Amino acid sequence: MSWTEERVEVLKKLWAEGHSASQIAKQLGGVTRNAVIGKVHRLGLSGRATPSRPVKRPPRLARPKPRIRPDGVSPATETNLDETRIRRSDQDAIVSALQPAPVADGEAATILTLRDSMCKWPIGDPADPKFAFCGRKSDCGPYCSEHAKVAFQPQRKRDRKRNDDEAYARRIAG
DNA sequence: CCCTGATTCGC
DNA sequence: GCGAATCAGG
Repeated sequence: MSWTEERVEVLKKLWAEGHSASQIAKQLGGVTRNAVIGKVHRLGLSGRATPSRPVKRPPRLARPKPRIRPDGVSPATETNLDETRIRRSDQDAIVSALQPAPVADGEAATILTLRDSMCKWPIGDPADPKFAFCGRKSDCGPYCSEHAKVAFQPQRKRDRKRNDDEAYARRIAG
């Protein structure tokens, strides 16, 4: 999306009305709040009033520049792809753990709406357009309390009594 | 954690 | 000119 004359007008208007950069970005669509802020500065209309922020920062020095490489591989992602890959046997375990799980109740998050504080339990086939995440409030970890139970099944002796399992589930559930 | 604007600089 | 990454702060 480019800064057409209309879009700039909308930007000016909303900015003058006191909307935040992210609000303006959302309304315009196709731009991030960074883009909006950048444009605001280029238009020379930064700092409307003083939102109670004296902010005198010593001039920022040259950015250390850990930018992503031209090949598109982020430095952090570059190594240890092996650790991310799921082995076949683990897949089977995950799939079986998944069986009782996909709670279809209420809200599921998409990759776009999933927040850090939301349960990241996958629901459905990742290849499916309808693939989603559980999305309920996560409970200390990446999952909601319900999914945490099945996600973090410990290794245990097969011939233990069910009582032990229930005690364990109660303990990790808080 | 969520958010805000400000700045730098590779593109 | 553009905007992601980063910073500094609420």
